[in-house]
Amino acid sequence: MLSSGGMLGNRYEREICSAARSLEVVGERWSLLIIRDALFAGVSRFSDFARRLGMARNILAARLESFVEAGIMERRSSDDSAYDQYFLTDKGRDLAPIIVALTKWGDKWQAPNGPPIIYRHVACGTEVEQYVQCPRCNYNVKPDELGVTRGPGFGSGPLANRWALGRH
Amino acid sequence: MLSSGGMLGNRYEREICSAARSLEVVGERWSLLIIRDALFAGVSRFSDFARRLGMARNILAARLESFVEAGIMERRSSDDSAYDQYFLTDKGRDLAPIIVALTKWGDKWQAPNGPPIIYRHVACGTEVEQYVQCPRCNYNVKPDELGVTRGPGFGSGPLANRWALGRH
DNA sequence: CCGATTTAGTCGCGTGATACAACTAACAAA
DNA sequence: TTTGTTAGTTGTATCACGCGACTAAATCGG
Repeated sequence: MLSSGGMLGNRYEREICSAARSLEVVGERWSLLIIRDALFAGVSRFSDFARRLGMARNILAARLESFVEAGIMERRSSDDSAYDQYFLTDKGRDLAPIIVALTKWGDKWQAPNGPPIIYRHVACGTEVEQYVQCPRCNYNVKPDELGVTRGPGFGSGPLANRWALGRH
Repeated sequence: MLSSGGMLGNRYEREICSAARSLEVVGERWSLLIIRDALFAGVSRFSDFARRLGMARNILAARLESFVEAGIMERRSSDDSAYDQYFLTDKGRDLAPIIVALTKWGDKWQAPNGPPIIYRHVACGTEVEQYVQCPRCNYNVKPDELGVTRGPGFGSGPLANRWALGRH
């Protein structure tokens, strides 16, 4: 039973990749929608999440517990109620660009009637944009202008030669 | 059997949200890692995906088929081989910002030894950044400076009043 | 040309993840 | 005090996934 080779659940143990690390935290079903509601609809209580999302309550309980354990939410008791509430931490709020990126792609490719929800800069009300930028060229990099190299966290284990990339 | 109420599989039918639409296409286990390998490691063949990711071959076959059906990949026969290859379409390549966003979050919060993989502007080799921007203020918007309003695709069905938001 | 290996899957089975309904205990409202 | 709400937990059914075995065609080595 000392497996560690199993590919089950939410882990991607072979992957040397921060995207995989992120998906281990927020890649399961419902996870990013819970965080979306916390970030942009101000939802913080168990039954509000359950009602808005229409999801199973046991699964919601499991997700929220894993979020607290991962440090992207914290469970606090509010002043005016005996019931606890779930609030995003800084680490959790930092997931916003992921939700924006998912939304922008869905708006562009899966929304025939136009965007259902528009993300705006609260200070001025303008619709926001999202870019991958090259700070040197001051240029918005398109998908096929992106490449990869190894970084310091790459290591040198047996899995490290699966990426065919230079060191720049 | 005309259910339509079931919350199973990869659908989020109640959600009026482009992020949910995107997750219906690429939200299942392995999906975004397959696309990452296609985008940044140049993988295009069935067994190469399976080998690199260490995932079950029947699941991989199901994912690739759904990608072709969704229009984010196309299956083509190459000149020099009798085996087909899977290539991303423009729609599929446009998923790059999602992978970059996941990577940046993982780099910041889940990579104690530093980023394992660095995304660069191929033309100059500089590491790219990703921002949510307000084009009016010329300002990089932080997560808690983001708000939402309804867009033209919001509709007015019975689910449309679950968002507490103005029309700007 | 022929045997060995690789490719691109499919099939069947077991297990884990999810959905759903029912139940509970504490709290709140009337 | 009765009624309803909240925040779960538990049990069961179903679905998704992991895994090994199998296959047919293609390719490689000699």
